[in-house]
Amino acid sequence: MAVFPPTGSSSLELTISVPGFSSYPSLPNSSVRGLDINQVPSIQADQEEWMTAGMEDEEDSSNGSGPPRKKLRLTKEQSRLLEESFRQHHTLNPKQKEALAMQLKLRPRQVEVWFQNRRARSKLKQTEMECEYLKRWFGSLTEQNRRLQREVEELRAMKVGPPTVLSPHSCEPLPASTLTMCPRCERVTTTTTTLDRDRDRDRDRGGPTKTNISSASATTLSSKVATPAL
DNA sequence: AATCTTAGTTCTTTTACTTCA
DNA sequence: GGTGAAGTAAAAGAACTAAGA
Repeated sequence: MAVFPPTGSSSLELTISVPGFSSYPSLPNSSVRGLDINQVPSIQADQEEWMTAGMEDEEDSSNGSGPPRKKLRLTKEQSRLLEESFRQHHTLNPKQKEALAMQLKLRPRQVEVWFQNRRARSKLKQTEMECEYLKRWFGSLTEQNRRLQREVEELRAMKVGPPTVLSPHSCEPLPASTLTMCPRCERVTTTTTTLDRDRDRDRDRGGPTKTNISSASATTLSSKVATPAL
């Protein structure tokens, strides 16, 4: 039986590379290639100028007819603070946005956009992880299916009486008639009598139904994906 | 109607790589 | 062969837009 990996954590803590790591402020009229990569630019001077430039196009970016939008790169420190804030809450209320913008010397709109993009990146990362997990799960199920088919072939080859199947509930032998092979899809299915069903239902009352299980699996998938250990 | 979020897109900057003198 | 400038494709991410709640 395919088993989900143990649910170690219920929340996804994603590690995204900090975008500010490789970012320097845009230096007007200068080539990046001309810079010594080991030389950290003077934050005070360069960034001040760059920051003001970033703040200046506030009016420009709002109307479509202005000059082409200028793009800024957030500094390491700004990115760090934004990440830190994002860890605490993934959305900001207007007050928080205002305060953070003030602290970072950015426009509230920029903070807002950063959070939007950050949420999107986070979601993308999660989707990728889920995809990876489902791929592994699919592989596991395929392998399991192969094994079971081999088993069926072996049983067929034996051409002996129907196998004795033990009930998972009572460990008692089940009637042979409860195991049938679907002629169309060649899958082994269990067909229990009404009497058996009633007995099992009474015994298992309170247990999860098939539907419950699958819906629970679906809803907790994202948390299970956090530990893909297939 | 205003505000916020998401999804999708545009566009600029950065980086890595290649070519050529 | 080593080196630096120039060109380019791809990646990253800031900013924008439209639609929906």
